[in-house]
Amino acid sequence: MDFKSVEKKWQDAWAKQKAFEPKTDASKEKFFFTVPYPYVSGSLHVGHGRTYAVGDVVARFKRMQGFNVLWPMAFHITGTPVLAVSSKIAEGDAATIQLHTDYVSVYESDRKKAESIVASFGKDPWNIVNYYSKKLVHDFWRMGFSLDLSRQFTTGDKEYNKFVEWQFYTFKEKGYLKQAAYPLLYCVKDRNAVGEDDIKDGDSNPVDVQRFTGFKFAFGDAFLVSSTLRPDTVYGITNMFVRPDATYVRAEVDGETFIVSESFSKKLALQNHAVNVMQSFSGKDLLGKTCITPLGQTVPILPGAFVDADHATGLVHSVPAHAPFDWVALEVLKKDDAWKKTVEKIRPVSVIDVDGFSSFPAKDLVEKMKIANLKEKGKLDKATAELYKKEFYEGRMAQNTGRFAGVKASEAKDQIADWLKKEGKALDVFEASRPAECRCGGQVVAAVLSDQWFLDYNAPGWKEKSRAALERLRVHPENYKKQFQDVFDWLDKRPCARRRGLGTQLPFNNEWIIESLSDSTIYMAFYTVIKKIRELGFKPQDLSKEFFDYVFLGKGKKTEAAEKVRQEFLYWYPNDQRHTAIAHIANHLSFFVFAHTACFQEEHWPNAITLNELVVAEGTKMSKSKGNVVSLNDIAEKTGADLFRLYAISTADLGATLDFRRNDVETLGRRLSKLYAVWDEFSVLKGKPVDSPIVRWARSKFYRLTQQSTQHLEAMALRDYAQTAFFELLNAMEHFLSRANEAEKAYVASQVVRPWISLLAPVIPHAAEEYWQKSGGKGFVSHAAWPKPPEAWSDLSAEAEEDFLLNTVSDVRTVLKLVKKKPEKITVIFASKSKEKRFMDLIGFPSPEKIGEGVMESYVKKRFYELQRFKRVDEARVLGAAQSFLESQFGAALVFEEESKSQNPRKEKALPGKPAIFVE
RNA sequence: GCAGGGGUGACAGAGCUUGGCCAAACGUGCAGGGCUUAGGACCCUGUCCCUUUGUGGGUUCGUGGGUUCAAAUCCCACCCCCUGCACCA
Repeated sequence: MDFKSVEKKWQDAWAKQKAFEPKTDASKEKFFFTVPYPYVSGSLHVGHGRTYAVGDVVARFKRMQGFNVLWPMAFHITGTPVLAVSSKIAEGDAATIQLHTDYVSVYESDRKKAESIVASFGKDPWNIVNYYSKKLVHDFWRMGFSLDLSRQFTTGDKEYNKFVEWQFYTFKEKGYLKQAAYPLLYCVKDRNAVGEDDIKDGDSNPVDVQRFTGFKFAFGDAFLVSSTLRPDTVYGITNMFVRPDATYVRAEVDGETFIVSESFSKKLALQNHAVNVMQSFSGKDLLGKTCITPLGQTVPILPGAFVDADHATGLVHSVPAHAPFDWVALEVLKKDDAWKKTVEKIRPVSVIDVDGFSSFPAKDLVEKMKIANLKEKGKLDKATAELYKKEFYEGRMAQNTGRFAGVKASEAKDQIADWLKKEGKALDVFEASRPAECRCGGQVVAAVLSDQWFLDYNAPGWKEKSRAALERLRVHPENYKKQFQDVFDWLDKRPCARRRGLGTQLPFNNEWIIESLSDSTIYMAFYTVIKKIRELGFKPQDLSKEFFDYVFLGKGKKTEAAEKVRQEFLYWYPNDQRHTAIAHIANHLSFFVFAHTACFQEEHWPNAITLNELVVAEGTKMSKSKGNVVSLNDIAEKTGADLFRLYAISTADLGATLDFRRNDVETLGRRLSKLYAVWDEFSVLKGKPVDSPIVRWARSKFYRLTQQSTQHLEAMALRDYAQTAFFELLNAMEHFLSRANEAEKAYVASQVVRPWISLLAPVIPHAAEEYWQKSGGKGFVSHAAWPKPPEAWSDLSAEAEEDFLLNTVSDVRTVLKLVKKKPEKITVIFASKSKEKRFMDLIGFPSPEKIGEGVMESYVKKRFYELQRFKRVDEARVLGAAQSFLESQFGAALVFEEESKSQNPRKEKALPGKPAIFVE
């Protein structure tokens, strides 16, 4: 079968007949299913393929079960990625241009045309959106996904903006939306917040904002501001270090006078402080003077060559007992005649007790690691990190720390910082965790936005409601429900708007764009109404808050048109099942639940979330840098949709990583061809009713496997479904073919072929349509009823008889292997009636321990539980009927005897279900 | 550190929720046989160890303990691995 033309044929037919565009229909039970829309900044890959393939199996199954299934799609464009691609292309960034020329070339054979399309991306980001969104639809359709394409939109559409505005008005009304100061990374050139993508090497060497505590040391009418990550050591300060060759400034900061490094004065101005630099001077000028610690002690100011003036405030206070750098710095100064006298007076103060160290852990480590001077920065960093970790998690505050004595260092750290801040003796200062540069070339620093918008997940009532929603939400695989609960507990304030990017402006503060995870939490509701909104000719400006209030909540003014839209919503909502990757639990899916409880009435909260793991290729994680990303288009082209889908569904459980291996795909492809070969044969056979053991067996097997497949699908055990419906059923039918005569084949084929095709239609829809048509099915199999073979087909004795036959075959093989000779005659001896009776008595015992001693007894004892399912069969009749089949299997004559009449020396071995076998 | 997930045969990966039918599914790989001019494909058989005109025995499911007539499955401790930790789609 040529998969490409067959797949294309049915995709075209589905499209032409709008096969998956449901209408509201009160007589039919609806099933509203969603998978998150893809982000439109490039091409789709196997990961999307897997998630959507899983989704499609669900959608198709439900549809065939008779549900009115709505499974729509749309496009996510919010945020900076699309903008970034556009601006990089505009700037002539070669790598980006190359990447997108490659993507576009997949669809455009004309190189010139591809290049001009990419060039257009640089002119307007919407060109990217418009181009790729069409291609994404194309790629999805090529995979046979039964999507409703008539409800497409992007998150940048005017109508969508109005919808998100409604959502944020609602958040605000409920008090979930707040403004507060917030530290973040910032580019001084762009004058904008930056994310990982905007920073050079931001993905390989991530940067984050570190919060330091700035201690104010009184110095005349000013304050020297030192910075520390360990405010808990405040009691151990012995001196201040400045860098002699660095430039420091006196500056007015919020009405006080600070002395900090020149570079920090600029950063501080970005941290929500009013900074006015008065004068600058050299670090040398401070040396030899004294300052007063936040706790009121007068300490000397010493030279510290190790101090980095470009890091934080550029001033470091010294805690020699607990900081290896400080310890070594003082040791070095002791050898300097200019400072010897001052330094020798300094007594380290121990303020944290920790097991395994002396009073001066810094000294212990410096000696242990043999650190002689400040040049051994690597060792010092290591010692600092080790000590910090040890003290933070295991240390307790010493007796000399006043009311903090005995408190864990990890807790004292924040308590002391809060206390000093409250007393006006300290302040928060922020710094990037490493020196970083923006892609634009500007320096990346820590800044504080004074008016960042947040969603406060701890706002009164919200979490409780959301926990209630989670409680009744079905999660599959089930064990992830726990993870949701934990995420819900942990969620706190989360920024929800940025200063730039595509998307929706905050309606009451239009300098802000609603951030991309925050504008996609309730859009499933938008799918239900957008079609009607367009149909009725609503303009964006008509879609006011009042309008949506009525549509979604039935609140406020009713108009005829709004009522029509509301009816759509009421029919389709809630979202019956949302399926996506496990990685989204901690963000999107949790926000999805929270946003629903905030915006909708309880009956419209979601019903189920299902999840799948990610995809790797040939055992390795896919990434652009490795160049091993398998694109979805490539799969449609080279592998074929049906084969990929079967592979994705049958190879890994939803909770397991799917490894996309070309070799395995090929192997599966050969098995799939075998199925097609059998269908080719079956779909044209017409037969009259025949009754025979193997016909009964085949029907019973078909009945049972169909039933099991259905159960697996209902339980979202998709892999088990594929295993049963594809592998096991095909194996069973192959066995049947090896045992049946022409009349039996024709009869079973005609009975089984269409149910069989429809059973597999959810995974391999194109081939299923093809064979459905070939076998005389009406309409699309996609719309056919789910197969339900008559219960009368179930025939456990027929199955037991065939099992017995196969077990006997296997036993004969064992014997043949042992005797190692070509058999001429095989004698099969059936157990006597009296033996059989005793056997049945034994397996009827209440428990195996009660069974006594003996050959048969120990046999029964050993497999007592297995034998509970033992079904007596007429062994002589079953094997007798299959005599020619068996003889052809073994290439030997077969003789049957009954134990009581047999002279054979091995007759004693005969047991019910296990005839004795003698080979000669 | 906090939170979540996981450690099973050459590989990959079920089973563990509801302990016995588990030497442990399906599949790869490997070996032997058939088919074939040959290779591929296809079919059959085997694939922890020992033993055998038989369906028997032994040792296994990260490590070490425990509960039980019985544990890959339940409990405890330990070791190791992966993921997430917030403005990022």
